[in-house]
Order: sequence, then C-alpha cells, then structure tokens
Amino acid sequence: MKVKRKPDETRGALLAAAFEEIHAQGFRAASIDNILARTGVTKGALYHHFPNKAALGQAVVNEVLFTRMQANWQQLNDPDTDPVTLLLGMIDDAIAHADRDTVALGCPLNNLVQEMAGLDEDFRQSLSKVQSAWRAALESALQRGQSRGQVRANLDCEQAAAFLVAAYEGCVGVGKCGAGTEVFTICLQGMADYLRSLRPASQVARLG
Amino acid sequence: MKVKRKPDETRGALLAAAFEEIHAQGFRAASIDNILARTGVTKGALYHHFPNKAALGQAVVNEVLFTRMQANWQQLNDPDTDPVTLLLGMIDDAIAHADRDTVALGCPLNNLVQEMAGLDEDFRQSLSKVQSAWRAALESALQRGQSRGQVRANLDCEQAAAFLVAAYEGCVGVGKCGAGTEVFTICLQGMADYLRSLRPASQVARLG
DNA sequence: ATACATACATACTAGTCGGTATGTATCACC
DNA sequence: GGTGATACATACCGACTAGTATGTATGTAT
Repeated sequence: MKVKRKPDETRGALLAAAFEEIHAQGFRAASIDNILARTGVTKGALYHHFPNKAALGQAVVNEVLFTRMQANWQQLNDPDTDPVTLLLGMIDDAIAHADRDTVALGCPLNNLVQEMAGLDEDFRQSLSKVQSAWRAALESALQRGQSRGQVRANLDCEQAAAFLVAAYEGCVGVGKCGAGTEVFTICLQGMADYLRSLRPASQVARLG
Repeated sequence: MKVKRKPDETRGALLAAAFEEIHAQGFRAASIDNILARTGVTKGALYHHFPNKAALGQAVVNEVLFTRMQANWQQLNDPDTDPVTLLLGMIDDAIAHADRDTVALGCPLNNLVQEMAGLDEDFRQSLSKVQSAWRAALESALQRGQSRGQVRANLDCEQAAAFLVAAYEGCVGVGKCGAGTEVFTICLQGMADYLRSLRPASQVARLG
C-alpha cells in the first residue's frame, strides 16, 4: 500500500491537534500520545517536525494562537463604527454565545499565560508578543476614536488598552469558576459599563 | 531518642508547604515528594492526614487560601473611609510592592481557578466559595458607600463587584506575561481610572 | 500492666510520560 | 536508475510520580 507523504499537512494536523489538547489540558498535562492518537501521526513523525514538546508548544502559540486571535481583533479596524460601540458589540456577542463548555475551557492565551509564563522564558516571550499585539490593536482603535471625538479626550489610551485586555481575560478567567455562565455574564456586563464610561461625557446620555 | 508527636503541627506544616508548592508549580505539577522534602514529614504521615493529593489540595484552598484572602479584604469593612478610596489605596499598595517575583507567581486563587476549575468539580466548588466571598465583601462595601453618597447611585453593585474581582485577577494574570512589573502596573492604573468612575459625578473633580 | 488507637516511617508497586534508537519507505535530482 | 536526503514508523528506555503495604513507635484508656 502506497502512502502519499504530505509534510505540510502532517505538521498542520499536529499543530491543530496540539492546540486543542493544550487548550483543554494545559501545556504540561497535554499528552504527546493523545496528540498522536487524535491525528493518527506517529511519534517518529512528530519528532521529525519538532525537536521536543516545548518547541511544539511554542509553534502552537506563534502560528495557531496568534493567527486565531489576530482574526478576532481585526474587526476593531472598521473605520465606520466608533471603537466603544465595536467593543460593546463584541461583549454582547460573547454573552450571547457563551455556553458552559466554552466558558469552562477559557481563553487559550490566558490559560497558557497563567500556566507557563512564570516557568519558561521562551514561552513567556511568545505569549507576550500575542498579548502586546492585542493591546496595540486596542490602543490604536481607541486613539482613532479619540481623534474623532468618540472617546473621552482625557483617556490614556495605552493604559485603557492594557486594562481592557486584563479585564477581559479576568472575566473569562473568573467565569471558569462558575457552575454555569452567570458569573461570566455578569462580569462582562460590568465591563460593558466601564466601556461606556470611555465615551465623551456629552455622548453618555445619548448612546446606550 | 524520644520524638514528640504533634499532629496539628504536622498537618499545619504540610498545608503551608503544600500551599507554597502549589502556588509555584500549580496543583497537578506540585510534587508530593517536594512537599515532604520541604517539611521533613514522611509519606506515611502525609497519607495519614490526607486521604489523597486532591484532598490535600482542597484543604489548602479551604483552610490556607480562604483565610489568607479573607484577611486581605477585611480592610474593606473600615467604616471611616469610603470604599473607592480604600480600593484605590489597595491598588497603590499593590503597585508599590510589586516586584518581579511576586508578579511572576501570580494570585494563588486565580492560578488554581485557571488550572483546576474545569477539571475537578470538588476543586471548582471550593474555589468558587472563595471567589464568592470576595465578591460579596466588595459588594457590601460598595453598597455601604452608595448609601452614604460616596458611590454613584445608579451603580449595580453586584455587577461592579464581580467585574472588580475579574479585573483585578486579570491584571495579575496578564502581569505574569510581562518581563518586569510594567504591564502589571499599567493595568492597575487603568483599573484605578475605572474605580474613580464609580464615584458620584459631583465628586469626580474634587477627589483624585 | 494490658489493650488498643493514633501517628508516623520505609520500601515498593504500577503506571505514565517525554524522548530516543533504529529501521524503512518515499522523494528530488543527477 | 542509482543515491542521498527527507519523512515517516516502531520498539524501547529511563526518569518520575501518586499511591500502597507493611511495620513501628507513641499516646491513652482501663
């Protein structure tokens, strides 16, 4: 029986399976054997593409995680809507689509940061790049809104962007502790309240 | 050579060592042998006091962690100062005392929530009680401030308390990803800005 | 003093996991 | 159509871990 060799597909399948396994179990508890079982790839093939488990994990962060998250915050670039409204819409979506399982899984970025940032410097740097890019996307969106009078002129956008990332990760994080989605939802509603406070005083009454 | 037997001290030493080990490594990576080495207690003694590793972990949460955190939020009960000022003071303290190591370790509660909440229902419930007590302490402090005109009358205190817990845990969480304390600090400054927005509009200009 | 319970100690089991050594099939290229 | 490099496959190793089995020392009640 002839078997086609497709190294890119093999590598991609390993990355995708590793992402899921790491998301569900964390990096250290993620089992190489589980990843192999999910994909049908053998151990020799895995260790051909990646020198060790840490390299696989970092490739997951740099290639899979970064790409996925970047796609999420791309919509912040929409120039037709003010950033506060955009962010409120994203929160509404998060509340609407929240279900027990996704809340229990948590944010793959935050999960890895909590687990690995203090233990492995290379990991920390890879994760830090994702977080920084997220903050930068938020900051530029807020600045755009500020220049158009949609965001309070006295807001420190860099500070607010950092806090927004932290607050959102915090909401997802504490949500994992709830039996259902209520804790997650109420935290996000509190966050929405904060977001509205970023608007200029003149707009606070006008917009919801 | 006679050796005094002090079961309470033995148990307490195990709990204290387990708390540190779990804080540094996470629960699953926490090594029973390390805990034994730290204390000089033997494995037989440990398994005499705790039926298994999970029970040890939950005892750490219920007895050590809960007590420690409760001590932190007790100061919110001070009736002489308005809650927003109290919370701003706690944030200033956190910024002032932040150093690389403590930021890298993270919040022991949040670490455990991220790691264990989705994996072990008993763990989740123990952690949930700590989180709920924290939220409740914040909520009652905010309500007290509200009844005294120190907090915006239109604030949903339950929502805000939940968001405050989430935001703080988020700040500590994303801080772990920074090389130093800058990310942690800037996030907390953003949080301070949010806290000031909880004051009645009439006080915003007056107080810092 | 006897009988029993609690509190520990030590050696070991059984299993898991990341990683490696070695072998084989397929491809690119001369 | 050889030939060397690439891409896999399989069997295995060594380290480590939670937990147990079994024995012993200490305290206590009668």
